[in-house]
Amino acid sequence: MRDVARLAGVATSTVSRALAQPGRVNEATRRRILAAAEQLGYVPNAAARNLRVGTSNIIMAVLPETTITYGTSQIVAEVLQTVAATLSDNGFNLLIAGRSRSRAGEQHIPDLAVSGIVRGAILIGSAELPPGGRRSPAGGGLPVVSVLEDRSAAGIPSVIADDRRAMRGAVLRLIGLGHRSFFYIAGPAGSYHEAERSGGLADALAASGLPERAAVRHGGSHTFQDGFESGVEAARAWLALESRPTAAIACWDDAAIAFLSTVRQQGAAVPGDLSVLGFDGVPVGAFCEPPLTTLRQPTAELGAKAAETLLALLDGGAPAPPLRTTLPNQLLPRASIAAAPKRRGRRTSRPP
Amino acid sequence: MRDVARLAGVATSTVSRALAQPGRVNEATRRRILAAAEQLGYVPNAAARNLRVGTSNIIMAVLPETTITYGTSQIVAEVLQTVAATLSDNGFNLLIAGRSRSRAGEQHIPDLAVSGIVRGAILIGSAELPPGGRRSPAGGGLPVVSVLEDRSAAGIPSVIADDRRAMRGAVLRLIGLGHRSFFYIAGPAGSYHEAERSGGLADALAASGLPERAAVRHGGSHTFQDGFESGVEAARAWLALESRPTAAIACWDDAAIAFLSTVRQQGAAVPGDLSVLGFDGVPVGAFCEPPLTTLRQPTAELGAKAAETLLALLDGGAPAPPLRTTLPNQLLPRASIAAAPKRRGRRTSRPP
DNA sequence: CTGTTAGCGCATTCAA
DNA sequence: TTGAATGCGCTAACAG
Repeated sequence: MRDVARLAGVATSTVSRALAQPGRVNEATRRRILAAAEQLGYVPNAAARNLRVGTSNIIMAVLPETTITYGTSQIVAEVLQTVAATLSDNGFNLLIAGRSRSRAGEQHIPDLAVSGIVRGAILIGSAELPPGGRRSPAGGGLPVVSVLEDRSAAGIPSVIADDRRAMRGAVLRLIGLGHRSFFYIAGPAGSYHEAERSGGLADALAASGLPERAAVRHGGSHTFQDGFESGVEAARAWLALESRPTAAIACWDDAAIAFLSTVRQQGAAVPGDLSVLGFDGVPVGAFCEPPLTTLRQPTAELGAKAAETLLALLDGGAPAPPLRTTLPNQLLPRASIAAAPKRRGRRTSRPP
Repeated sequence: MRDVARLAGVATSTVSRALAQPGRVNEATRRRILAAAEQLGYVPNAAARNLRVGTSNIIMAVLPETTITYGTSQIVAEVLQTVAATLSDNGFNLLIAGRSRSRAGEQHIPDLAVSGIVRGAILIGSAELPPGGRRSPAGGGLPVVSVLEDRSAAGIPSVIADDRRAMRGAVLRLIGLGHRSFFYIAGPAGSYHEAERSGGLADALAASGLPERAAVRHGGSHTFQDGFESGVEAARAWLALESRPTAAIACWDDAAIAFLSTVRQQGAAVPGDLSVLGFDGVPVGAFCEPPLTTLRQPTAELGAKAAETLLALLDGGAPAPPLRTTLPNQLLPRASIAAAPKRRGRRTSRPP
């Protein structure tokens, strides 16, 4: 910058102004400065600027410890995608916070390494905000927004879908189709989505006067498990059941897809013998055999809204964003769901 | 930091040393300093440190303009995943470079906004390195590594899979199974992977003495297209063909899956009438009907290796990394491929 | 082993 | 409209 100033015959402060506040400098000198900058290949140093102004345009994304691409399928990746795009459109950059797995006990890497260069944070899914002293993200005034998971109780603005309500509606629909017994493929025990979705199932049963035991529960181990694997295991469990529920409900699509595939391979007819409901709305569900009915997680909308919420938080002038924004899930009704089969004893005749 | 120094009764430089080089300071004072830091909730300012030492621990990932989650499926997401993990394990953070779509003409946002705070860059897939003057990433000595796409010709160390060779091998296998006519579902025209993979197909035909026209080519528009959609369209095209090739080869799994699903829905038997080969190895392929044979892209290995390569580049002491690292694709042989059906005229009898 | 000093590159006072 | 001076928080010489 000093070189530019020298070449243009001005002071560094004028260069600074010419670049940042084009209005506050003479047009002729501005052009001279720009030419000099061009000639020298000058690129402003963001680190210095950040230090000086005490802020930056970098937002930190904190990801769940489970990977981006498994677990809840591509959900995290899709959200990340729109978060990054929205921030980028507003001149911000996204920093992926390292998972502090390696030196977990010692110091919280994301906390320390990026302090002072991060302007705000977005917690995606079950991401954990590193704890820490009063100047940690949580305590020290770093604006934080949560997406996918509701943390409004902790005072963190959250952008979520109402999984519980969505699941409730879908199960009521199954009940309307005559289903009275359910097989629930649980997600990881203790996880937010598992709680919400199984809660929605329970709600629907209660609302219909069905007992809790109308739903056989499977899986839900505490350790992380691959979704497809869970689905296969669940299928084996369902096949081994003496009295098989007529509807299977998976906490997430990966499990539903693997379940569907496995039970059909063993001779079960879907939806003839068994209806299958997934959750998340991954695109590939439309190409399953039969196509999978599922509840779409509005990932793009969630990501965009979360980014906008954080931006509003950063903008002192803007009104405070709501503590909780709820976006609707969307039922994608496909062929994996149908009316419950007639009970065997009563089954009269098959079509010829 | 000054506050900490004051509270501990030392100079700021001692605080700095106590935190950065624990060995070079008296144990007692070090403990006093740590206590003071703890009490004050002190968090070092990375921006200031970066400015002072003239470097940082932030690596920039440049993503392709097409999204993270479509196009080549989750490939980009999976690579990003391991890149982030590997860097994190080595104390680095990952900055997602914004796509300079909005102000494309004007100035290259990723170039300018993060200058001085980025230590190196990883180009993922078809990502474009922003052009620019001599101090731009390309010209100005910013260490760069490419992954998924070979840029070694431009002097950029690249970590890739040998798609061409893998495709060649798989097609030779199909030829060995008696297939003599192929239906190729092309990826986006002009894309690196499309060129490599269709090249592999051509290689195999040539090696077997088959004419180029043994492969009917479909799709490959210049505009970006959703993989599933391409697959559906390709299926319609195949179904409309008078003389249908006995093997379909898709440039990527999304298309293969949608193709498979659509032709079966229209009554074609896979692999009875038609064998289907995908590319990428997405996990869901194992649960297709029938399970999809595909060539796995070693995403995790690629990501890790790319990160390591960049790290080696940053480490002055380390030997220069190879300009090109090639990792093997893996054939995942599944039920979507079988021997070519006998020609209709000759078909003698069906099993009862 | 510790304190003093200087400066990384920039934005912003305050004068001129 | 411009220039000179100051300091953001930190690290690295160099003395002591």
